[in-house]
Amino acid sequence: MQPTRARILEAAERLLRTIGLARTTTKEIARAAGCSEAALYKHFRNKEDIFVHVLEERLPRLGPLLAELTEHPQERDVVDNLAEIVRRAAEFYASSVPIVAALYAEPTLLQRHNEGLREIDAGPRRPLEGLAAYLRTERAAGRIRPDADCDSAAALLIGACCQRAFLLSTDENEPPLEEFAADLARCVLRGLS
Amino acid sequence: MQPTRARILEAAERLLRTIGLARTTTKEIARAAGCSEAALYKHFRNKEDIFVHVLEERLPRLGPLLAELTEHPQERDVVDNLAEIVRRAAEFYASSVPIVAALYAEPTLLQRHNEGLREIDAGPRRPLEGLAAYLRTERAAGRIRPDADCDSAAALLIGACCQRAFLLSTDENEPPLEEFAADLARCVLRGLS
DNA sequence: TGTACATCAGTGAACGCGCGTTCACTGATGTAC
DNA sequence: TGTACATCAGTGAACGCGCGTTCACTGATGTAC
Repeated sequence: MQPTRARILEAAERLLRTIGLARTTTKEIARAAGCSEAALYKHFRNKEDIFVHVLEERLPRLGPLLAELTEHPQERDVVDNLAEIVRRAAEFYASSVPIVAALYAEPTLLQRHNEGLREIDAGPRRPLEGLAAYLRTERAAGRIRPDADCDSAAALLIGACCQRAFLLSTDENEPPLEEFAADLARCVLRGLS
Repeated sequence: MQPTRARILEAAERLLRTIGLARTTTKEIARAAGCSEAALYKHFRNKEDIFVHVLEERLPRLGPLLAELTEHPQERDVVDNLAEIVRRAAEFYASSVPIVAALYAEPTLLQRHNEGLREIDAGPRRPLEGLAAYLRTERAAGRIRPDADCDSAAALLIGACCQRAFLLSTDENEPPLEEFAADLARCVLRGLS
């Protein structure tokens, strides 16, 4: 059996994903974690503190993944690299959006979360910057056109991943991830005209 | 002075935008609308009913705007049409995202909202479909390449608008709307390679 | 080894507060004759 | 025109409930001598 603190965070995250922030009460967290409500306060200062630690410790990070992915760009085609990045970004947003979006119901918590991210250099612009940086190395290597707009391309690709997370959560039947990633990568490389 | 019902909805919307869904209590709504809490229940069945009507009556619609915008596409260059669409879509998301995102804290309300949208044919995929339809008319008119991937291009452009709304709300210093729209339109038309 | 004490994760029960909602009531306006 | 009654938006005060939090306490484990 996991230690109590870990069980509390795991339970809180699960509840945030299922019944939502508003219905995730201390009573529910304690029940799901298999402990008393009073036990929550042995490990966390208050309820908000539990949420802060769920956000800090249990949400995925995209930045490091992108950095690792773009270490040796020349080993594959640009289109394949892009598709892989899109795939990872889409997974990242699909996992984090349902929890982070709910913070808009509680703006002080949202602000605290964003400040926390900024401190560890992982703000909401991080994925954009990571992808743009990758594109610039490809541009410097002459593998994409010399006047390519790397920042706009990053905004297009990452934006589509972010929105896909919202569409998924309303259970619209989205195209499978593989197809989605390959199509976007091809489209942004070729252009429309 | 506006009738009470309208003042209630206006007050509720303002509170949702400022203090957030979680802190928008009946007491606060009544205070902001200049009436008693009991008066809320003369016009709405319960608190949730107030929110449902804010979502129905006070959120902007993008669909009709897009349809109007793309009625006479041939009057301007494709790049100008696209930039204008991006501009409108970005404004739409900037206005609706802060309110709609908060519904993730209350999944039943989110689901009800999405079902309501679907009934009036205005679901979350609507902007995507509208833009893709526009691109297909341009493709049929030979103004973009015959093998252009219209659905992917729409996902890229609309996605970037959607994500921009999130970045704006954390007060990152985003580029001005005009520049954003023009850059994206150009980038998606030219491509990177 | 035995004993006395300290530490600490965890508990059941209670606390006060703020929430959404309802109650009996008021006063203004409309209507029948 | 005056009078009696109906309607209805709106109110102040109260309601019960569920929430987050705290309380005094327990029992297991560690430690000093």
